[in-house]
Amino acid sequence: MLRRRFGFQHWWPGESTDEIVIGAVLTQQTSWKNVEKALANLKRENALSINSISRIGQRKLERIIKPAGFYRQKARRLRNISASMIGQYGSLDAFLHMKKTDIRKALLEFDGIGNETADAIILYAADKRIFVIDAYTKRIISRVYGFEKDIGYEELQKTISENLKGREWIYKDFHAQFVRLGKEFCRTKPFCENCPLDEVCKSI
DNA sequence: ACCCAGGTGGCCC
DNA sequence: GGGCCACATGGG
Repeated sequence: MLRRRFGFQHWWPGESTDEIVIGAVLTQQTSWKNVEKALANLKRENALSINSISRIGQRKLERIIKPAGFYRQKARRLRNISASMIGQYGSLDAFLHMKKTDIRKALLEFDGIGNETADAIILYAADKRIFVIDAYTKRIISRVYGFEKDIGYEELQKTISENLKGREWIYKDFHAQFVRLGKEFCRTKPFCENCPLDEVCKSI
């Protein structure tokens, strides 16, 4: 199993790479509380692995992950992703041991995995350095950069990554901080009163 | 009775 | 390349 050396490894509460990948898809536009219920159901059904999901039936999987919302879509996507990982790459482990750029390319070809989910999987499951940009990060960064209009995902990622040079170790911590702070202070608006994020943002 | 959550893909222009 | 929309449950 891949190891993570630095803090916040418990921030993504997966105990296995399978759980992290499955959780990454389930949590799309969904609160983690609901995802936890779905993950608990999977565990109880002995289906919390890419291998099991590649063999489970659509209806059964729908029933199991229902609390996570978008359950028909997510069941279909998880089954396809799992079947492809096993069928084309042999195993999840083999898949995650490829080069970072190859993993990202392969992930983006799956239906149901976009930039953010791909990068979360690369950072937390494959344990390779990449900066994950989610809604919270975008919101906070937009403060620092004076609310730059419509900056694309990969452009924003590149900008941040360049500014992180020499401090790669903070990738996981930084993302976690963004999510925590974003939840607390910047829920809906790019700007808010008395926001204590300025200091944090300056440290980019 | 709203609004939101650790997105993605399809369709339209 | 941007602006909507569907997808669905559970919590505030």
